[in-house]
Amino acid sequence: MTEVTDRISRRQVDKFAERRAQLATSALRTLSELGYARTSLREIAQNSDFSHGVLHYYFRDKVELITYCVKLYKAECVTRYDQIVATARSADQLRVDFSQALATTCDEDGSMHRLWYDLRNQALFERSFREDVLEIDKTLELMIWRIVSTYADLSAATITVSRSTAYALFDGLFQQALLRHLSGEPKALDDLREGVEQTLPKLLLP
Amino acid sequence: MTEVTDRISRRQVDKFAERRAQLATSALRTLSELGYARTSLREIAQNSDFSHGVLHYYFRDKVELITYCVKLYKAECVTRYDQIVATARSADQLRVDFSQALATTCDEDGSMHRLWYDLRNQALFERSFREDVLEIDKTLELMIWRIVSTYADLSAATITVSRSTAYALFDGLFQQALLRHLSGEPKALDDLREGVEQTLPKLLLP
DNA sequence: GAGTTTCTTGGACAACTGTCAAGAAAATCT
DNA sequence: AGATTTTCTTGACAGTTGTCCAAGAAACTC
Repeated sequence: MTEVTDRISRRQVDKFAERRAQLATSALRTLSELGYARTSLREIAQNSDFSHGVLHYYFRDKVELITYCVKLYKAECVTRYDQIVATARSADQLRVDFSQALATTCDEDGSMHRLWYDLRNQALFERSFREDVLEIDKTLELMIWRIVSTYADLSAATITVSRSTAYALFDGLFQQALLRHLSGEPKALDDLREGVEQTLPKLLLP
Repeated sequence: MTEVTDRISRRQVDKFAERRAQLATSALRTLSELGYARTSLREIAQNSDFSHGVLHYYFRDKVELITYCVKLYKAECVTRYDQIVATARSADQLRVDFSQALATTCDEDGSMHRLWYDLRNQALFERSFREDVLEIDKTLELMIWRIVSTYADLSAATITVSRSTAYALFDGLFQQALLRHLSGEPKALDDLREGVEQTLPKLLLP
């Protein structure tokens, strides 16, 4: 709230924010590779085009950097699944598209998501992360809820679980698949698809 | 001669193993308090009755210590829920007991479980943790499966999801409840109970 | 009780951490 | 152009980390 925001309020807000985002992107890359526990500011700087000192020019401390990274990650994650909702024509198609999208995400963006789980876990220990983590979690919960609601509409049925329960169920499926997939289990993605496709109809009134 | 030396060596082995367990228990206490990222060997030793140097007498390095702790934790966690299965008289009773047990665990042993999730997450980054984590995960999966199977038997119905899916669903519910409960959300435990009681019947054939 | 093995301590080490400040470099302004 | 502000580098700091080791304490054997 002191020097950093002062610099922001001066003039080249865009450039400042742009560099922040650039540094945060490098940080995200490094974080997703090494995890929270083993990522240092020097390691982050080394994987960027700048020296380690510059991080404290754009971020007050390590916590602010990590928090900013988490929020940047959120922006990437939010609008990803809404296209599935938009293009769904039938309940079955939505069901298959959704399970396929989760499997693809697990496969292609696995290391970004293990970072998300890592940071969410840090929130279990460090209070300073909780607010942002809960906010992102809520965003993901709403995203899942849009899927489930649309599925219920297309099925002309009513939902029998709460928003948070629906999110927790699919999150559990995804997290387990991620661990198994990263561990090299070949069936991990197939099991994820099958689990999702089996679970989704069960959330509706029979 | 062989009997004597056997007895001696066995006694030494027992004592050695006993101290290992003792140190690991201290380590678990510290780990569950601080989390993997912020727990150092000196911190562990300080919360025990020994100096920091002794840890390298009983454990080769930090990884072996953590791995041993994880396995010790597993031993505590395995047989906890089997009593519910043993004493269940009706499907409804099992359902309520199970959801209540999860809520109680979340409330009373929350910090031990956040450590479990922390270590499981480390396995997403560090290969050396994976084998043990997957082994513990399998044990928990079987525990959940015993609950679900018994519930199906008492309901005289068949299960419609796989073992791993059933585990993933309840694990997701528990993990979300843990985050919310530690964040001070009053409804977290109630929502957990409700979510579990709603989910369990859905796993059976309608 | 002497001798041997087992256990424990506390200190030393090198590497690493987040943080900061002084100044070089670059960009901007007058 | 020079002056001034913004950006970035470099090196230093104090603290912490995992690891190792010599030396002493304790337990045990004979």
